[in-house]
Amino acid sequence: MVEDTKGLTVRKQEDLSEWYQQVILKAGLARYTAVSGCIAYLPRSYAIWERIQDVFNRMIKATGHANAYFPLFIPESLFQREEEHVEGFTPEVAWVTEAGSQKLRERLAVRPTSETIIYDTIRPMLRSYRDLPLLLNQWCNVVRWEFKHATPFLRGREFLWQEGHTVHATRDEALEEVYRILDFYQELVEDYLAIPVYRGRKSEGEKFAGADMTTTLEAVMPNGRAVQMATSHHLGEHFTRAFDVKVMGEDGQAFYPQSTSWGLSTRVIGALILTHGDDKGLIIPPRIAPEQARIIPIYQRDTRTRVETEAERVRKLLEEAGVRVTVDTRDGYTPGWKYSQQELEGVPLRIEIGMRDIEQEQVMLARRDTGERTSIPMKDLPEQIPRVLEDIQKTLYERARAMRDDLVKPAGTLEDVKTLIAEGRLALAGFCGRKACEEKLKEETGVNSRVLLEEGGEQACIICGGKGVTTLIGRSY
RNA sequence: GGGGCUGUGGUGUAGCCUGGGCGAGCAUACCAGGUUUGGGACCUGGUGACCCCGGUUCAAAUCCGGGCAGCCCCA
Repeated sequence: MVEDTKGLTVRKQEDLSEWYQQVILKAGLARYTAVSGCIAYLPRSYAIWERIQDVFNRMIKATGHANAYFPLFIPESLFQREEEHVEGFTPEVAWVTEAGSQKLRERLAVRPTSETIIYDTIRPMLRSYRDLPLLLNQWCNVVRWEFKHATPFLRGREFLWQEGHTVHATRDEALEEVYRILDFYQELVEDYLAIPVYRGRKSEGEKFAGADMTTTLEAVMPNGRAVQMATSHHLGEHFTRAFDVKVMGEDGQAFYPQSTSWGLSTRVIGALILTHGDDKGLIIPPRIAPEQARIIPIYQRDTRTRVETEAERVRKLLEEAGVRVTVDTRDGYTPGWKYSQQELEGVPLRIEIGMRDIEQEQVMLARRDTGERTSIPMKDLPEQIPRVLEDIQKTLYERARAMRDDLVKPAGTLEDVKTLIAEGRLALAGFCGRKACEEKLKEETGVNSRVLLEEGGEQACIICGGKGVTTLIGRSY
């Protein structure tokens, strides 16, 4: 263990940001580095990211998408091709201006997102409608330099993500893609990460720079701040026009195809920590947990071999049942120590095996979500453990849902919104999504709209009184 | 964009206000040995730190300036 594993010294409810920092360091998720705003993703968080990659890759590959990789650097001339895009991203772009002792002829942007380099590169690949759709995804890092306060995972200068880029013959197909991916994201976030989200679209002021429309999933953290979990954009013809990606149609007429882009980043790991953790540390939902169960052998000197053999037997048994399980074989740590560490690290299930259990052909089971400990017969393990894991998954989601519902309340007027914000909550209120109203909202309340709900009913805008829909409004990360 | 707080071994801290006894204390971690193991055991020995640069001074962890880094609050 690199980091001191002693327990947390604050309660989650008392000081969330101190708690968050301690969990990240003590559970070995990440470390601060010599570069301000850039963290090191250590194995205990990177393994979660790899699980996310597995799940998402399976979804997109099943629907015809393929992974690829484009350069980290983007020549300035390309980067500036799409007007809204440049305007939106320029303030936070890091530039490479020299190589060795030579000044570069043209500055290179370190990608904040890859639309520009991708469209420029794929142009020759798309000649005819027969080349469509093009369905690409890449897993990479991106850099966005401008921010005031870095928060590990949630906000930093460099982060990991996937960015999907697709090109379609028609607007309907592109929109279908936008929502197909949004569905995948929702499944990943709600069913795997056990974090409930609000689904809908971004206002004009908050949408992606260069998009016709941005769809989003927004989660709510215990301190009343929203986190954007994933976005899926309809880019219309913005980029195909800007990069002159033109294809021949069935009718012999050349046209600019429609495109989409969509992304989900390592910030979801931050949301996972904040949503599920408790005073003992992290709790990782079983479906996304790299390690779902940890066996802790309890022995005296003379029974060590016996107990360890049994622990290994149980491990294999569970592995065959599809459980991601490990054994804590370290000697010189007492069982109590190992329990605490397992709890800090958020492994959802602990299995204790000692002589007492072996004699009775059972094991002790401890749930990380409820703290509940029960003994179950050895022979029932392959069937019981997966069931308990699913139950933990469900409990975590329900708990998160209850927390969110407690933090988000309906508001009928601008005054109601102000009151809720002052209480550290978020509001659901009618909003039209226009830029002028967003500015007024920001001015009056200090916060922005997060998402215009897809299934929110029509509701008059609390600013202009015009046509609007139910919208999540509040602070965000 | 504005304001505040903080920086001491791997980690958490004492010391700083009021400069000298600080040759930097404590706890924990780490290493070696012994002992122990059903909720963070114990004994012995050992390794290990004043964020960086400059200034004031006979003397700086301590005071001043700048930088870097982290945290908090407000817009």
